[in-house]
Amino acid sequence: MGRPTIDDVARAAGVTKATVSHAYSGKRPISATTKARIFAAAERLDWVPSSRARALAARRANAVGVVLSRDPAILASDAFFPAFISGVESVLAGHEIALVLQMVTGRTAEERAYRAMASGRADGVIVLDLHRVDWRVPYLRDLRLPAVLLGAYDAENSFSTVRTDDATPVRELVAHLRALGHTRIAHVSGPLDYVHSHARAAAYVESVGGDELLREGDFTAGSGRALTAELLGLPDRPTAVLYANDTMAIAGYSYARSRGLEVPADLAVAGFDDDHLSAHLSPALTSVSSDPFRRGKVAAERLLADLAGEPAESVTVDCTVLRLRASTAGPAPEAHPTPLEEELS
Amino acid sequence: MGRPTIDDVARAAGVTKATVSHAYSGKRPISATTKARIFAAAERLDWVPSSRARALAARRANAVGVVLSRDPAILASDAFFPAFISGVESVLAGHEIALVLQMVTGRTAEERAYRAMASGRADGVIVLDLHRVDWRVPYLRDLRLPAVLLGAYDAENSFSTVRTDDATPVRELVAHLRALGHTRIAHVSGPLDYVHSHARAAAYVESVGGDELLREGDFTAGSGRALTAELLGLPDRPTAVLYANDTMAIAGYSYARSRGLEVPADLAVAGFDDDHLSAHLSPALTSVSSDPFRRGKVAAERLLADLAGEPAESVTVDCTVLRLRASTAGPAPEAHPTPLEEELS
DNA sequence: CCGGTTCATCAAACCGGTTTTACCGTGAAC
DNA sequence: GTTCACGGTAAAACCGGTTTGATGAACCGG
Repeated sequence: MGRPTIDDVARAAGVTKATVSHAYSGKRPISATTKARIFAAAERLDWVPSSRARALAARRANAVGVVLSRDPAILASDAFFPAFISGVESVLAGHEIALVLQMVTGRTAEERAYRAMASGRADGVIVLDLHRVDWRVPYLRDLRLPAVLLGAYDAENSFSTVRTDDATPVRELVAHLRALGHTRIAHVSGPLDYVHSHARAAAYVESVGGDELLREGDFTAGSGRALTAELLGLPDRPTAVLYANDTMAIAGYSYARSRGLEVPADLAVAGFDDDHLSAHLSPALTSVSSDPFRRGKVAAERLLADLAGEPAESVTVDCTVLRLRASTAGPAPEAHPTPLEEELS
Repeated sequence: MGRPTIDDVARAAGVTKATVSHAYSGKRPISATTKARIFAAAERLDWVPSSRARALAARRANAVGVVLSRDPAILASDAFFPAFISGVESVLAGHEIALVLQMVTGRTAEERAYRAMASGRADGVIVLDLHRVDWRVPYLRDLRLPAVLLGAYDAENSFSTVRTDDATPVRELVAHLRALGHTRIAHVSGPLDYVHSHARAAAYVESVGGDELLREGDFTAGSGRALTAELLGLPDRPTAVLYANDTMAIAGYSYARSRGLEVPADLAVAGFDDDHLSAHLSPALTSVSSDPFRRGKVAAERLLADLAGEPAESVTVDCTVLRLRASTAGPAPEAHPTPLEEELS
């Protein structure tokens, strides 16, 4: 025998299923005595309404979706994602709304995933890792799938957006390093077609007045290492490097040390995202904590508001905190330190 | 106008919706010409079958669930979870099956979450963080919800299980430390009611021949720090500590260093789970990598097999690799080193 | 040439809820 | 004393698919 249905409950309570439905939804008044009978019957039968049937009839899945197109390998070393999801869930939990997650690789798979969401798996989605020109924005519009975009999206669009000010912490970081005497400050960015990478890089370029020491990485330890090697090989090498995430920063400073440089004495290093281990490294890594939990929370709240019919809105979450730690402490090294080549050869 | 339905497609192709359904499912033969007409019509109308209706009619959600009862704060610093989920998704993606995630705190919320899954949100679930006596096992049985348990569960049960051998790496680690001359080897475990924590602790106790230096932590940095302090305060303090995860290990070794101890010269330290940053610390942290991606993959495959009607089965994933790094290198310090108190006072 | 298959399709039932419409009884209003 | 409003419940339509039973046409051996 399968699970009890609403009909079983109705029969047990001596009413029709419409009455049972109304007793729970409250969309029609039901007398207290009938209600009590119904609830008692439901309790006795251990009835749980079928979320499938409910979804079909009510035309809502009571679920929101997240489609991740990151490479699993990157995801695994990502400080942002779990905390972000926690934030999202912290809001959804209270509304009996589920989170549907889909990880994909490749544009076709991603399109398929969004169509699946639109086909009724989810009532709306949260879009991460926005590109500066993102095909998903028009695509989701065409699908008529409610969405909240994470990150400022300049092009015209009608979606709610949750922005974060990535520029200010970068500027502060540059100012901090300047104050310590650094003049050659480099930046290893994330892929520049991401809005957040681009925003950070743009703030950096604006702060230091040029892109001579800007290198485009891809958030992996490998790229952090390679680009650090490249920067340190320059004739007039930087004395400080800002990385777009902690993974690259740590790979970079690991490399620098393997080349005999001291951090921060010979090279100041700062990361981004404040991985939970960063404070425990030695020297502890200066980083920018961006409270992904809170951003997830706000994004979820915003999406629920959209779904409730409120007009789309762009909210800015002020959540970045500069964590100045030992990796950027102390004065800058001499302007022209011993060329690295000598140590290496 | 809403999205097109199967009826629209049927009308456009001049057949009934049953024919459309059969054309796609193949459960009844449909002539090639009719099929072509149907597919063309569907294409033209841009029809995507409603997953809600499909779920109701076919009595399956095409989704599997994961209910996480971890505290968000712990999740955020958890190396295991994202990689595990990636592994799960790597299997699901190919089957058009979604993952529904629910994070809860508290027993009631967790029960509610599982009932929601059983009510049709998911066809089966993967159960993480198994307790030695876990209420979820009988609960899920009562709900008749297919499940795969992650971790050996001794009590009788009819669920598929994905086991990992946690004992061997612990034994190897102890042997390694012994070989280096360590005789006072401590262990900071996870909560001992978890099967994996308990398995590790049991292997430790068996290897060292006692639980004098066993301390029960809770996987947080705070407990790692506190228990390390306690251990180092012992009259005959340990010269090596095994932690049940990297977070505690790093917190512990951070603390030891703040007390003037060198790692590994004065204290050897090993972790568990091999966080992606552990290799980059200095000294790099010895840890046990347990390939969560692969375990996720196997768990998902096992669950799909269960759902396909195959009999439940217990599989063991051999995936632990000992990563010996600098934090356990070199000979053990003197048997009775300078008491810590002198340095501290 | 006929009864029995097989193939292709249609019509209808079904999945388990929600929502709309209709109906009945009762108390208030006139 | 009829009328009207309204609270409470039943009946039925609906959501958009899947699945089953029935039907007609083509096929086939005897």
